Amino acid sequence: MATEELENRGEKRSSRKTGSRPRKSEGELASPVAGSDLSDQLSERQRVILRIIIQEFVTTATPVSSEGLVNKYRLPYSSATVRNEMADLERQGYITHPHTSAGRVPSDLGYRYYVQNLMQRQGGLSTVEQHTIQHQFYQIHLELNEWLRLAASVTARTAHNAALVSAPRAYDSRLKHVQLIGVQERWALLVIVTQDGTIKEQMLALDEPQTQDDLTTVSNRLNSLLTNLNWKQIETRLRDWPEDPNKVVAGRMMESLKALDRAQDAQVYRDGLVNILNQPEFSDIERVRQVVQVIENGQSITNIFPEVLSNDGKAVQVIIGGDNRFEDLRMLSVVLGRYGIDGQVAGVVGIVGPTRMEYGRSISTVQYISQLLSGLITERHG
Amino acid sequence: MATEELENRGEKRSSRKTGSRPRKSEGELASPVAGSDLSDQLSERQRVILRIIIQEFVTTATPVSSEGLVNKYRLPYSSATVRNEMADLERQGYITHPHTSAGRVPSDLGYRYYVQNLMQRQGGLSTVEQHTIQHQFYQIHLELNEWLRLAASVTARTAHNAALVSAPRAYDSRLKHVQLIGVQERWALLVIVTQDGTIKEQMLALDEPQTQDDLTTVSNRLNSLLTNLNWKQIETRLRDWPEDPNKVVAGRMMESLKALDRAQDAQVYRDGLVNILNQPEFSDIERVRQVVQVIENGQSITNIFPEVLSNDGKAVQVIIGGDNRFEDLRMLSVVLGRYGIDGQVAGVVGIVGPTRMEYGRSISTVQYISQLLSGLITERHG
DNA sequence: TTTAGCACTCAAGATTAGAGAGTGCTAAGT
DNA sequence: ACTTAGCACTCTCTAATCTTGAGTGCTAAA
Repeated sequence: MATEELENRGEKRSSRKTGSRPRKSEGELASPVAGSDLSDQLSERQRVILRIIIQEFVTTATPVSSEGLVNKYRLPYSSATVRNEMADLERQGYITHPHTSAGRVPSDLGYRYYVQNLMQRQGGLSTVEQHTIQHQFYQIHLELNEWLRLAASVTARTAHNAALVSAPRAYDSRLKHVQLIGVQERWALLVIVTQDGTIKEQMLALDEPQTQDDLTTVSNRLNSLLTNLNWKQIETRLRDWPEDPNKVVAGRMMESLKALDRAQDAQVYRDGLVNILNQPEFSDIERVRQVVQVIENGQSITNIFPEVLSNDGKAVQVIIGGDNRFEDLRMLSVVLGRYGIDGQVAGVVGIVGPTRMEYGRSISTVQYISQLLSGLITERHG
Repeated sequence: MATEELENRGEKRSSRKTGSRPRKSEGELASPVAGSDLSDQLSERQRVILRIIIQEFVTTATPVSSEGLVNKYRLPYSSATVRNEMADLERQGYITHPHTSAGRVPSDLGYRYYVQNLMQRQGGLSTVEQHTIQHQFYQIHLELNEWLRLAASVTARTAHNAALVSAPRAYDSRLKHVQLIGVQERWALLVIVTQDGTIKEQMLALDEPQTQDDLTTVSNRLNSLLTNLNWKQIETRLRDWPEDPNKVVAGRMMESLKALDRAQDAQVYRDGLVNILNQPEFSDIERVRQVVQVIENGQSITNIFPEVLSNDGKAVQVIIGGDNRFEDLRMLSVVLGRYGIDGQVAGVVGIVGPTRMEYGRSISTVQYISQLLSGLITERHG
């Protein structure tokens, strides 16, 4: 239950008594008298305090103090009261203490609670921003990879963090067109276009020299035989491919189709790494190295993609501090959203940043961009 | 004259009297008595000392001391002598002093001299390494972008630095094949394959619904009319394109062809950013930020590409500390090499790292990888 | 021309002191 | 029972001071 999945944010707010009770986690030490934690539920005031602690910390990046809060937010109770509440919140694991005389800092659990229950619709994109973004997309002439590159760049800029965008992938890809193009006497380029507009190229070694006309003939035959079939169907058809000399082509084609699935995985557009290096938590080189590692090779994050894609109905998924599942994401949070056309194609838009992140804005950004991409793709192939 | 261009390294060693005389540059302060620099030429001993200072500094990353050198390299003269020579080298701008009681550090000028004159063939790749690398390429099934991705990754790993590889670009690109593929009633995908194997996709809005057969007919006509022509020729032909309804297609096609040139620019594969973050000079966050900036958006470096591509005969180009031309490359060095087929296609392989870099190894790596890529590409289309 | 010797410089690390921020707790007030 | 004023206590952060040692530059002798 570590992963937040939001459908309609800020509404459900889990009724007082039934809400799943957050447990202490992390290495935080609760009060010495462990048995003394009676309150397992947050009072309204505690929720208010937790919320502003988080908002404050997210913007200032400095531990927040009781008195600071009272002054800045003109709270109707004293700093001592706030201190008491803070102590309680800490006992329950929502916030921590860097050291005795420091203010409070949200824990991962705190952020999770915030994202699930506390975050009102804030950090949303203004209509001006939305228009600006939209405009950029419509300036590009309907080029899938340009869109994706732009999406990564815009997402990063808008959310002030690093962004990842995966190319859309068909659930059940069907062949749209095959073309063999001779590039040299004994080499041909096999170009495969799938229903979702993905293009895959593959070089083929030919057993014997063939003219472009020969190749075109083969292409045509392949097309009439295989168009609109999915991989499975193509595989069966190709098995029974009559002419022996072309068996090679058929085999290679199958290879390509499979490779296409794999390659698609790897196709991820990244941008905005610099943004997260500007965050004060990355004044430590060791962390920078880790982050760059994580984002550059990107394994740990792309591993989550299938999960996001199969997450029916859940628009956005937030993974905070790696959710105890991903070691290398420990100090990072990831906001992932799906875009595409239901039942046809789907890709992922993601934001990566420190756990101290503007979750509201990140989520809004992911939502907006994925919605935008979905629109563009729908327009392109209904 | 800031840029080294090497053809046959380690040989020319510029005869004593005629070699172009390096001038003091940078903000380095020479001896207080500015007029007192008599020797404008390095003695053999000074060259030896300069060389080992650089080699030593490159491996240890710590300022090298006179006595340290004498001990470690069993030099046949005392540390005092070395100190004198060092003072002279510093007067001429080849090395510097972080502060009074520190050892010497090579200046950019020093590195340049080293690369031009001092560096013997060292840091070359062992045959084992070469085989390992080659093997990896031949495991990939002739997929251009996979090759390039791999090239970036291997280059980075081999040179222990960040790597860039640009996609090969034809000098005079000729059309190999065009195909219109209907993806929706009023939308078609235009796929363009050029002689060098590059593929470009572009969506087209159709004025009226057309069947795949219609589209194929147009494709065929385009092919028979335009195949093997270059952009210029295509442009003229298209201008006179007879059928009016297809004028749109023709126009869009031209747009695509032009876009292809631009897009090609942007297509750069990067890898190994982490490697350079591991270098001790990047313990300072500010620098890290700059480097990530430079490599992520990559403008400053890709701007140099055309220069490399047009560099006839010069195999490898080394830019040290930005060569006073590129502000954001000040603490970085870049080693760039060209690959491709003479007069047909060409791309760039590059290495980026701190100025304190194993130039020998970087150069060897760039040479080997570009030679390898050239081979692969030649094989693919003669 | 080389080198031993030595004074001089400066970064880096250790130590100390002081200030300030913020907490936790207690006891009084409501 | 909750709230709050008050205060002791803790711990970081900064500045100041000192010490150490590495490494140079220069001088004078070989």
